Amino acid sequence: MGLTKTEHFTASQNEMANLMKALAHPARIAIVDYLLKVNTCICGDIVDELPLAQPTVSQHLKELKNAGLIKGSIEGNAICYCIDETNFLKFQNYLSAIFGKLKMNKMTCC
Amino acid sequence: MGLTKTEHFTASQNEMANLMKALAHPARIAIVDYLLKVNTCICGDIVDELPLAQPTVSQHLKELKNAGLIKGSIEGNAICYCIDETNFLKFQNYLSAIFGKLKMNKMTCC
DNA sequence: ACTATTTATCGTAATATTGCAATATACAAA
DNA sequence: TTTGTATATTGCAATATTACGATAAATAGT
Repeated sequence: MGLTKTEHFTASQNEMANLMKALAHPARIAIVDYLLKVNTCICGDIVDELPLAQPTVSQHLKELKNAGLIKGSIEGNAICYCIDETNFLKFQNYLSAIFGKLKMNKMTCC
Repeated sequence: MGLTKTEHFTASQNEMANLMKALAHPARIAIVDYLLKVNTCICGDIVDELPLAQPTVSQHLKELKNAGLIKGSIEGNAICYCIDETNFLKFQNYLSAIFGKLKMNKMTCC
């Protein structure tokens, strides 16, 4: 079918899955890596950096932006992208919760 | 095309993307949630817990197992699944690296 | 206005993912 | 051995994702 039954899951389960999906592609991980590396915000350099055509990169950037993991601001006729810290914190919180529970469950696992 | 160009990205970028992909579905997040909640290892109860047919759940479990996020041990004619902490640590390390860099880049963003 | 540059969108082909019925496999109990 | 229970696999239909050429839109510089 290919159609995820989102309505059967909780809002936070769907939200987390969507955040994961946004990073579930090496090109998007590479974009995040690059944005972290160059420190200051860069735009079309990402296209030069990646082994993908410009429309493909544009599409990946759109997905990251929709997920709230990066943000872009208009700078002349270029667009400057950078990491959006806020939503990365949701990953952090999710993992913290997991490790908190794992610590409790210690040695009751099969 | 639908064919990811994995060969153009680094091993760690591909590894991270694959881990993300394993959790990029609400059903698989729900499975992890459930395994964390029940504390002790459970097997086919997951099928009862999720709003999905048994073959579908089996498929999701397989993907989580392939990603190394859960492990299953045979218990009579049932199979007992539980969280595999090791690979969750890779998420943790990835995020720690990101937040480390974000801290450095503070206020140089656009 | 014209041209170049930068980014987004459209359209489309190829491949991947999701979900489930049907079926297979594996073990336990009688 | 037969029957029941638990899980995996197969096969397939529906939908989603990935990639990119062609093109559009928006701005800068001349």
